[in-house]
Amino acid sequence: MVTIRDVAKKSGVSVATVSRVLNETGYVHEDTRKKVMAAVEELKYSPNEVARSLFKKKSKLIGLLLPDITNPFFPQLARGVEDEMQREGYRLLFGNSDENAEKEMDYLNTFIQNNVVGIISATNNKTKTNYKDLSIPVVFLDRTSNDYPSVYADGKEGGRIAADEILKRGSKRITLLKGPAHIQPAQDRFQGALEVLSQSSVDFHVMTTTSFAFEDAEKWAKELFATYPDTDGVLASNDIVATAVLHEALRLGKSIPEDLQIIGFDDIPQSSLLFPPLSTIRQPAYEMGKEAAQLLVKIMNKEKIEQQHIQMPVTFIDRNTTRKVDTNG
Amino acid sequence: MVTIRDVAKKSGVSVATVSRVLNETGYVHEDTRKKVMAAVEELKYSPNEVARSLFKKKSKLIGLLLPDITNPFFPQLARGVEDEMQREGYRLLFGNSDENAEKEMDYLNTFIQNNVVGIISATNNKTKTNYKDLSIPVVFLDRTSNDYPSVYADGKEGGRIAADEILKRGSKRITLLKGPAHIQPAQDRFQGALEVLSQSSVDFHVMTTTSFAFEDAEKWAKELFATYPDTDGVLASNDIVATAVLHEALRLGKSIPEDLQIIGFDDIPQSSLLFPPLSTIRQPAYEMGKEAAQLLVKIMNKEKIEQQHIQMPVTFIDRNTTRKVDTNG
DNA sequence: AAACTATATGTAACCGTTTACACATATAAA
DNA sequence: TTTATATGTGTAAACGGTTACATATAGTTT
Repeated sequence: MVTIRDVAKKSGVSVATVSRVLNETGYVHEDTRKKVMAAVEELKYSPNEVARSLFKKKSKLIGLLLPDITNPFFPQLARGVEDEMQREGYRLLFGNSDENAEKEMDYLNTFIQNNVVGIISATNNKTKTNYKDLSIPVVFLDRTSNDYPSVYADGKEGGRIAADEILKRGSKRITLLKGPAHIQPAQDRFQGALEVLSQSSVDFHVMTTTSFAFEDAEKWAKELFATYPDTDGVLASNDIVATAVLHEALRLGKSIPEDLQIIGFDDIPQSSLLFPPLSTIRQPAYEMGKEAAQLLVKIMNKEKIEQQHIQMPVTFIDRNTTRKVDTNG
Repeated sequence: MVTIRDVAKKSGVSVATVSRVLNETGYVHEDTRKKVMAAVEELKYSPNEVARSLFKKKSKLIGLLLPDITNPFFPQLARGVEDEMQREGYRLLFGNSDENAEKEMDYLNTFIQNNVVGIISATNNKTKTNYKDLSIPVVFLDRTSNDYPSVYADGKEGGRIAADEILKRGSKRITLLKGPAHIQPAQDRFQGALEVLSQSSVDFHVMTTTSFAFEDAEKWAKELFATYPDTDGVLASNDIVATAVLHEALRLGKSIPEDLQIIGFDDIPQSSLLFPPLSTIRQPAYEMGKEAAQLLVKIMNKEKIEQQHIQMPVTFIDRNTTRKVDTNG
């Protein structure tokens, strides 16, 4: 390994001077700068980030904690974060928490132990873990918080829109799927939809689901049609659940969207590829990741923050699990 | 920040002793061990990995480089790697290369600068980047290599199986999609399929595609049916391309699998959710990630390696874009 | 009793950086 | 000419751990 001392020796100056040219701090004569740079080139020296991090008590690392990268909503988020952080010269320490408090704490600890300078967390686990005594900035992603900066989509509005749209398109016996209780965004969506539905004159049922895994979703889909066979509209808590409902409905021979309308939530990439393509409420996942990264960078740079909480807009994506509505009507 | 010195002071011993109890090295009296542990508890001390890493010249970090986490094949791989590494006490430094040599080198550099102890790389970029003068173990994932340990699926066999199955099911005018030239696994699949097809008595065309992005795939799908309108069987280079072909075929009013059979490659999670569900050649992505992690850990521990190159089996997933074949026939 | 060995602990050097401080020279202001 | 200021560079002390080495005591062998 080639160290700063090797560079110093080769260029005939002290390590302090080498450090100064590398970091562009303090005075250094143009001639020495050139000598040093030449030595750097020749030896292919690049500074040891670990040593740097130890002294400065800060690294170029940021911690990214997701529930599960395997859930199709998260790769987009992650990519948004990564692209932005990469642009800013930061690298990602990455972990999946599975919404498990112990795993979460574990990762948080190792983030700290590795001197990360900031954390982006998209977890929602029930026993709310302690982010309090973290001495570094945290921004929550896909999750609201009063105490911390956060970036999230307007779930409540999304719920309202979904309910509005399905109502506008004529569903009369709606089943509203309520996602896992500890996932705040799922509850927001539910509340928004509930608000609209309860002010309308249509019948509706609420059914609670407790995970977003596709296998579980399939079971609930079966249960849904067993319990409420005359449902003609489903507001799903996310696209995965919507997909399961869609499949089960097709299996039962229902015509979609004629017999049954379905609206999902998230607009994960595969939703447009389903048959029929899924109507859904879109969250701008990539942009959310990017936004979170930008917010964190600003906080780390101690810039003035106008908005601690960034709420991203949500849009209805009108595909084929909902009927067309007469725009003149 | 609480340091080892604070613990030493509180427990009335030297830092060396504290270090010894923490690392369970050297002799330490049971009574002092207890005193130290009590102080550790009380101060909530946990060692600074950066300092440790600096002295030992090795961290508990490993670098994971993927082409693009947003491509649905990779989250599974990543999760397999993560689960296994987490189990072994390693953390992941993560980056997307976009198959771009510069980005790749960039990440590789920062991996090294951060003292990672091993690297798992799933990149395939054309200007083969230099992994030679890396002083730490590398394992390639989803990529073959003579010089480095690697874990990959048997692409050639996969290609053969796909061709066999589509032939067995009666396609007579087959279009074989050849994936990007620099992606070795895609070439292997192509070669395998080509081998079988060229020994058969059916007509076939080869069409070259140059990326795996869905938007591009849609264009090729259109081009495919424009150029070879009577194609009755498509062997796609992966499930994304297969999905695009499927969509275009449906749009053109073809019945699937009656008019056209399609076989994909990878078995990404959404393939089973398409309509009709996609027949494909499955790569065990999660297991591949796991396997790669295990291999890397073994190498890092300098254990005897029986197999430098782990070829994972590939299986035909018989869903609904292929016809049923009479098992008695 | 002398010589070993095992157990237990502390001192200080080291890992590769950054930076406070000291020192030297050149230039400008008095 | 003296004094102040800007420029340029080096020495050495950190940062928070680990570990080689020294030292001390207790128990075992001869």
